[in-house]
Amino acid sequence: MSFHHQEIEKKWQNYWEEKKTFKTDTYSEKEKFYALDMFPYPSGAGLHVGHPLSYTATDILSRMKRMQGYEVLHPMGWDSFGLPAEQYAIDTGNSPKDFTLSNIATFKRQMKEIGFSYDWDREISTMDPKYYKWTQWIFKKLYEKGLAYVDEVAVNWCPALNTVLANEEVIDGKSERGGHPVYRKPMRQWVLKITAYADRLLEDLEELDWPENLKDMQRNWIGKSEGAEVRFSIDGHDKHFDVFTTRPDTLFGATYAVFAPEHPYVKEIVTEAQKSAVEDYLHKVETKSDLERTDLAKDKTGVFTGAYAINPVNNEKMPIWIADYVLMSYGTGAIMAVPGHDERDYEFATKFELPIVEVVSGGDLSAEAYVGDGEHVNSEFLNGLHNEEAISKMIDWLEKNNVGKKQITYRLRDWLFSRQRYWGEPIPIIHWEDGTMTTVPDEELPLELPEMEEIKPSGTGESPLANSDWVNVIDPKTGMKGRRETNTMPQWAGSCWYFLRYIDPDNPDQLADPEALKKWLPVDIYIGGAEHAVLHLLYARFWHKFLYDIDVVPTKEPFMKLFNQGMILGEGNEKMSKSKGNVVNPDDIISSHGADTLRLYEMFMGPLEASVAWSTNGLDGARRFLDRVWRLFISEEGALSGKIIEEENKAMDKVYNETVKKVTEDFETLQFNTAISQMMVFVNEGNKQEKLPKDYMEGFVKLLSPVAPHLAEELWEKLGHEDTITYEPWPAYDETKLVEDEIEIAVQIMGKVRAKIHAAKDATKEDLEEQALANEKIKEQIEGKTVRKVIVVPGKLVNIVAN
RNA sequence: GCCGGUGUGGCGGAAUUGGCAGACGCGUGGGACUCAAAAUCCCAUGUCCUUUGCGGGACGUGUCGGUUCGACCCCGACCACCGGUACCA
Repeated sequence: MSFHHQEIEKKWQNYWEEKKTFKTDTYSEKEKFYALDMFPYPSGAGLHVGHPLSYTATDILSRMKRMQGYEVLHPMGWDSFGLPAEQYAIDTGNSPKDFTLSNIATFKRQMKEIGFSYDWDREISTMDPKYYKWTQWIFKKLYEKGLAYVDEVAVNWCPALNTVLANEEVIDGKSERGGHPVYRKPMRQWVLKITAYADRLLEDLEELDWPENLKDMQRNWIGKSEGAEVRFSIDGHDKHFDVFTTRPDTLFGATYAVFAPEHPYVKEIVTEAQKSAVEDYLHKVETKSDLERTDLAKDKTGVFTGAYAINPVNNEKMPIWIADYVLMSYGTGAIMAVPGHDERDYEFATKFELPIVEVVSGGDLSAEAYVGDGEHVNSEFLNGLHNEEAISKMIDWLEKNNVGKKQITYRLRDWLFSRQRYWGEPIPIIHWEDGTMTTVPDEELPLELPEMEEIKPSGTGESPLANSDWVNVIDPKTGMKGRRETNTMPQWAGSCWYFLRYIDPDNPDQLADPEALKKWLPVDIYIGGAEHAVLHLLYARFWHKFLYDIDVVPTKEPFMKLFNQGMILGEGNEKMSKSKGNVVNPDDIISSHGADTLRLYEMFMGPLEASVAWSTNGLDGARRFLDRVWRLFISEEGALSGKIIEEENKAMDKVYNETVKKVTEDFETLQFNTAISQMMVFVNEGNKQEKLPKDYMEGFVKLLSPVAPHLAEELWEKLGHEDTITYEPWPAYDETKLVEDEIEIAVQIMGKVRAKIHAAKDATKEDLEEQALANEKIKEQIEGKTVRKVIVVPGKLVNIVAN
């Protein structure tokens, strides 16, 4: 007989809900454990089988920690602002709010049906004004501290759609919807000064228990590089420009300079003779999208301005060129070109027949640029030095002569924070008719989104909010007219701090009680997809550091330990997608196999970080295991099995204690697949036994309960308990039961196993050697050979070197 | 191109970090139970060679080489796939 999952699961889900089993006591005396999931965007498609992968992992940890005596915070919420709802509203005329609310209801029902142990009293939603009040409050603080500013930034403007598009909505320079052309257009935008935190974001990565590859991605994104800024004067002009270089040691090899096409000096320095050539080139570059520009990059292009810079180190004249391989957005938008020792400059110089000078020996400049280390030549006071010394000597020289200095540059740019959208947090700013700008006073927060009859693009590039009366304000004191900011915040905003609000979700007076934050931060384990490795995690760290600086949060970093789960692929090893028709719906699995099976299977598929294809056979196997567990405990008649008795059975000692040890350790380190396989080993052994000690069987149910909580609760009840298993103490193991008195020792000859001998667990080296050499098989094998050496690893093996 | 990761049976994956490769699950084959089937239980299952049989042997962790008594594990070179990034001066 097998168990009725539909009945059992409903029963315990109702029990948990009624008794509020998973309610967290914010101010508990117990030690805390904060297990966080990346909250989902509630799409119309409902939960995907990928969601329960990480959610089950954190749920298992949460359930184990509760049993280990921790106060566990394990919350869930909704990243509920977002593009699809707005697009849906534009397409159908329906409200994005109602649409999102109904999606949330579906997600929540599905999560409850999987049996996640969330404290639903802490549910939050980024679109809830009670929540975004504090998102707006944080923005105001950033603004007050000078970290939010307005700038002209080029955006993707699509005239045919009358709107601004996000990068992911632009494909090959055309709009994703309709395939209309998209242009770069500068618009007034809000920007957050994340670059002010670049160094701290980089340095503090060191202390985090995150996967190394993910830290690397953040390091690369921040892209710190050390070098020097060098000042060049322009021949015949009372002007100078700075360049950034990581190789100031090669300054003697700089034979020309290059400006980005957008560099402000270009129009001023260009000579009459070169004017039309330069204008042609600028025009050519302007009409190209970013994508075409990178395509173009395979072949370098550029044009001479006619002007010359003076190399400060040797007063040589260097022609100034314009080329789009120099980016206005990095460094100073101008470079000194050292074709002998930079691949890009080499390629450019070769194409336009500019001089190439060797200043570091070791390469063959007739073939390629040499970027390696070597003795400097043709460099006066640097001659004979290697790169490192030459760099610092040159920086000294630059500083002494007042033409440059040591400089650090980052790849990281400030964060474009405004979206021309309706469905997002309004930015709490008012622009007054006298040209001033103020923030919305705290007592007027939250500044709520107006209900709108119809959401459609304004046509001016502003958000649909510009169509509403909501934008117009009059100062009640002065009568001055003003206009509200029509830009809204990006989806990232709400997710930058949601884990703080879970700690104190209903607080009307502050973001969260500082005492509570002190208890619960940092998050102990945060699991989510690798797609958020850079942006979400970097933005959240930035806000957290800012909140730390203004004394709102007590820790420098939000997430101590982070883990990226893998992806679940379709049965054909392809990404699941509607168009391929290989999407597995969790609802179907819950109904056919049960939530416990779904949880068990997803955890058993492979390591949490791996991407593995869904397998219906594997799913059946998971269910089969749970059935075997059931039959081990429950007789045909539905009563507790007669084999389970209050008596010892020495034959179970080892496997039980091993199982407790391995499951406990593996859960802790997120190796759920091997923990489950150990539980299978226990059940296989149990099936061979006539007597099953009740202690052990209860311990096993506890070990299983985080993975298959419904089944475990049911078995726990059948074992004669009235209360939930949730807070029963986690089993302990007895180290002494793990070792057997007599163990098997492998005997190798030249590293190959030839025989096995039995020996006492603490047999000495000499004993083992003697026993091994006395073995019949071994005697045969070494017959006629000389034993050169015998290596003995006590408790493991004996290796005989003989030839 | 650069950075990071991975590579083990028919499949998903184990292997205490240098010590018996293939745990556990799936699949497959055989058997038991059954009138029969499903379910369940038991046995076998890396490849090749050898033996009537018991058994025995060789090879084997992407490829080639190295270190070591001993290598999936360490070192060097290469190949393939996955992720990130894109002229970052």
